Amino acid sequence: MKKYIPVLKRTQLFSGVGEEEIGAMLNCLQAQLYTYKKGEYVLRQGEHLDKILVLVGGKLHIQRDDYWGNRSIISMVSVGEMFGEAYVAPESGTLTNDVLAIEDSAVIFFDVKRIITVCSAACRFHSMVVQNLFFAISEKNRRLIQKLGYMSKRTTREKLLAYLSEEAERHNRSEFSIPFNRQQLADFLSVDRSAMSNELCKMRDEGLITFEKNRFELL
Amino acid sequence: MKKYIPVLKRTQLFSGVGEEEIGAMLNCLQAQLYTYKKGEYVLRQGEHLDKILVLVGGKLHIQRDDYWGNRSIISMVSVGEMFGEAYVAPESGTLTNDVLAIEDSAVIFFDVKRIITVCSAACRFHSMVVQNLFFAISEKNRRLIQKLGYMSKRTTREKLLAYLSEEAERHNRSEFSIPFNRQQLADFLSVDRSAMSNELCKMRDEGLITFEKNRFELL
DNA sequence: TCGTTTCCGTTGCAAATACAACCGACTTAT
DNA sequence: ATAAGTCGGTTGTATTTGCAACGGAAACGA
Repeated sequence: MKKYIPVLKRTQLFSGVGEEEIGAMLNCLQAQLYTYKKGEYVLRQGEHLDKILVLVGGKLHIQRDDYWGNRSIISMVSVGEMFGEAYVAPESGTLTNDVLAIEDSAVIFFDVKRIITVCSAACRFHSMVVQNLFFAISEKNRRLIQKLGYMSKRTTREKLLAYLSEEAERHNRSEFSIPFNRQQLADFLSVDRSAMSNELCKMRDEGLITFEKNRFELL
Repeated sequence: MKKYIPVLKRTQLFSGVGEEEIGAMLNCLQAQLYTYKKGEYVLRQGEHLDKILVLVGGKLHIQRDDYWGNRSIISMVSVGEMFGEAYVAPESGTLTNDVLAIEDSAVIFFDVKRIITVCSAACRFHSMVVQNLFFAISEKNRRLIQKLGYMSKRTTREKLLAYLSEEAERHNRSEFSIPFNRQQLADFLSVDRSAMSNELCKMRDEGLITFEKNRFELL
């Protein structure tokens, strides 16, 4: 476990905590290390989860098979990322996704109750971890709400306007760059790339926006 | 403030905490009560928020005006509900929504840092509140991810199948009731009601599902 | 410099969608 | 009992979308 402390130090969860403190905390938090061969499952649909997980080596897929057996890949987990934190509430029921190691991987499990039940003065940085965890989930929450705001629009044009409008606001100016190319933006908004490209050009011709590459301006 | 303690007792945040303890905690958490007349703003776009809010009287709308001035109502807040918890992370920037009182309303503000920085033994139930808050956000997170899963499907049929499939799984059987009528389900999935109704019937005719009112069965 | 790849705009077409309108079955209020 | 309202299914049409395919511009590497 110790060899992963440098990895943990760079994670959001342990941001601001030194390597020595992390080492001490691993005991206090009853962290458990598990390793998986490529192709093995880290978590399975139907299991119950009350741990928060951090990937410290390898790569994972979060995927789902529906009632009729159609598989879809929800997201990828890379080293240093935290996952499982959305499923630890007692009322959240069992997992609806599989988590699969697509490379040989190493995962550290943290007991949630241990984290949020602050212990004695023994680990001074514990409250920092509580804050990190809390802010991380809060921020994730905000991003999800924001994205739902775009996606709940019916047409491609409305989705684009919702997204671009918020980006402009976030940058505090009507001209800004976005972190996507066309295909990525289309995937993000769950629309077809060519249809979206088409719509962008129409909006430009109508004088709503201008753009060049990933740089946009609202008029 | 004291007169709202019975309301707070029934909230998710203070679940499991007695009225006396809540009273004691209000000081410890530096809770602040604000009241608003109908039509007044509780929060405005562009403000920064580092408090968690609980509505203890009245009714609020969370709404947004985009770059071109088009207003849309994101959601409604009813008495006892908590809001703002998605915006308190330091990196979350300023609010992109307005919060408007649509009735005369009362809101209690709680300082986040005060909540998650557990104080001395003075308030024994503090850690219970931390847990409640944590699980509430975690659960909200899960719901958002789940909904995004439905909404990211391209066609009405796929959205329906994704939703129904997960409901069946959640109930652990292929027959189950849903908490929506047709219009509500359409709104939830962001599709047109009549188109959805049409698609449901097609799916029934194709032998994928059967249903009656809000009771469905997957075949 | 040439070939390859990536990115993005464009087009045509089939499929899916939103929207409006209408109908019948049921429920609720008066 | 009648009227009004709600709910869900159906239909027709104009619009929007996804999809496949193509082509030009730019970036890249050999």
